[in-house]
Amino acid sequence: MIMTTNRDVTIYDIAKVLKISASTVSRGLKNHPHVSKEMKKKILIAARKMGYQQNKFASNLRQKRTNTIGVVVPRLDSYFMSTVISGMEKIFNNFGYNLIISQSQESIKKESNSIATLFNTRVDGLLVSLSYETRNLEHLNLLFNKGIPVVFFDRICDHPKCKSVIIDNYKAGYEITSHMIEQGCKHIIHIGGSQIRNVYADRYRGFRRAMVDNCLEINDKSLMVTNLNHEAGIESANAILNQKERPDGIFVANDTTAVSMICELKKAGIRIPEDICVAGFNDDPISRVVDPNLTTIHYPGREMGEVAATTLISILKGEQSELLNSIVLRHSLIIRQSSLRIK
Amino acid sequence: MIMTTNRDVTIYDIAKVLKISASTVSRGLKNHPHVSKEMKKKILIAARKMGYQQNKFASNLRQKRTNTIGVVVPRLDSYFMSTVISGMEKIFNNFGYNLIISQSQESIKKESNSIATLFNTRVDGLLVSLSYETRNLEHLNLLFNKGIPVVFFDRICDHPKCKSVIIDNYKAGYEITSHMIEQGCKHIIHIGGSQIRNVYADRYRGFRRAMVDNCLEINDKSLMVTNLNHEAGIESANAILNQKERPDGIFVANDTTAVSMICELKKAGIRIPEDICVAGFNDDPISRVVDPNLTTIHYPGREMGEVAATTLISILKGEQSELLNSIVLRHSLIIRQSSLRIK
DNA sequence: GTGAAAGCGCTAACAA
DNA sequence: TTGTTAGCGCTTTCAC
Repeated sequence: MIMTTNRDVTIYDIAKVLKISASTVSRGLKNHPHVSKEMKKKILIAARKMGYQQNKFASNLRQKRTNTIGVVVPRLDSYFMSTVISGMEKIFNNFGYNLIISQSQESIKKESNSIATLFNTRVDGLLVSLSYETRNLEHLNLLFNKGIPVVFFDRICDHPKCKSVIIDNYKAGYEITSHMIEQGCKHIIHIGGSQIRNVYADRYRGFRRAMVDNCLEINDKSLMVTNLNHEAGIESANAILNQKERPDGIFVANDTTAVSMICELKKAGIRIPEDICVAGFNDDPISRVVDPNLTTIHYPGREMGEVAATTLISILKGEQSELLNSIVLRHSLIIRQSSLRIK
Repeated sequence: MIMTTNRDVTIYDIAKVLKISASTVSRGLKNHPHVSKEMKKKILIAARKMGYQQNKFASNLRQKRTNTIGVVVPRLDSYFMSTVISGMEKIFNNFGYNLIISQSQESIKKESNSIATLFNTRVDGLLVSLSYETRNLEHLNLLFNKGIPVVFFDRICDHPKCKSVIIDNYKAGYEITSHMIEQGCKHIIHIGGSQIRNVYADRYRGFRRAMVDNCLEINDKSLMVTNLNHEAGIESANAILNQKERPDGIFVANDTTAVSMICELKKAGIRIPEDICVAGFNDDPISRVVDPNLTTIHYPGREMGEVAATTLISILKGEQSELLNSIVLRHSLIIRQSSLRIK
């Protein structure tokens, strides 16, 4: 085994060996058209033999770009987000970009920090899904001012300089609520997330609209805002169990919470869907496993990641229209046992 | 709003404004002891006011380090891996490191590519969980030769230069199999993953040993090697249904596959655990939702990520003992309905 | 305590 | 087609 703990091989070393200039080596290595074929071959061979590795800092310093993309997400540890990231990684990797990932943990403070750090790292572009707490985009100004492109996905915020990749949460909320109404539900409530965020506000709006369109009552108890985790499902279930007038339908804004809610309700002897219909959102694998299987909205995580990545790349290449504002992916209503009363 | 679309502010700009030298600015910014307090304050204020952002490339180029860590994992889109990454990100973020993540998609070729790319990016260290196909560590030689530390987690490979973070898969496999035997299973089979990988080979070894210790028969049909995804569960279930002599216990090397297998077996009228006991591995959330709840091994993903990250950081700081070889985290057997015959 | 100057490795404008 | 040269922004040694 060769120990090369010493100094890195540079283009100057190669140039010296080949008795040519460093610039020719640089050009040869990048397959520049102004270098003769034989010379290129010589350079490539020498580089390989000498164990040359390009120094990206020097290169980045010169070129003022990094081939690095920053990603800021609320949390990494959900099924949805991991499929999104997986999709992004695949695309960026194909295009020679590196991905730097950070989590806001649903906090605006951490989100600001992450974005500032990524900015300092001189990322070429940014993909962002906003935290629960984020109310405005001031913390993105440093990117906007520098003209660094930002693409939002899923949890977005309208901004003239940004493009977004989303699904139609309003429509999805409308569809799933309508479905529950068709199944005979008259008193449906919605377990939602932070109403600052488009995804949760839109799902709720869709729910409300469906209720109103069907002349069903909604009041201040129709919406429970939670943080949509496992515990929230248990707590909401217990809150509902303690109500005098229990709902006959519950539309939950994600599957995790819907599932833990179903488990808790079942423990208390509630029959799903006979006593209460339940629907979730996301089509996590868990929705196909819970008994009864959970009615939900299929939510294309991997595609969303791929589309967001592709969009950012085309912006970086200058191929993207200024007019494009948002890309809406198709969702679908997945009807399963948890809401099916009419067989 | 100030438009600073132009040139970045450098320490020279600050120096000019303050009528001092760039070196003093550099020192002041880093809180170097040889700079007077008043001067430091002046520099800091000017830097903030002028919107100075350190150029990391220039800095890295000078210092020959990046504050960046590379992570290579087989896939990102599993619950386990996303919790691992989440744990790592948290630790590295606290210590001012960036994370660059890439997926090998279980392929040795992609793994080699990813590692080479990360090497070129001059990562300070690497965290790796090996692909299904990886048989040796030749593709890591370029890192070893340069003295760049590598820490393996979960899917490891023994190497004198590397440290590992794992659980005792052998023991876990032994425990879960023993439990099933206690519950009266006599004819248990194991659905495993690539036997090249420690995690799967060790779980199988544990299984075999438990069988042998209890004088139960094992043969070439006792192990089915699959890729442990959702489909594999369905296929294995059908394979088992077609057997003349069906097992009375199935130990599956992960929860995803165990769960899809349970669903498929149930469809065919098999009662779990009365006809067949099933156990999984990982303690994914899904294991608590499937009916019957899945017996499994709790597998500390987040902690594994945190410990691996902490280990790498201490190596980078030179605080880590050469003698440390591997860190074994505690697992636990979670007994649930899917294997419980004796109530 | 502060400044001058060199150089990290690479690229690109310009010259030849 | 190849070479020369300047400089990206920062750190650090040495001198004062």
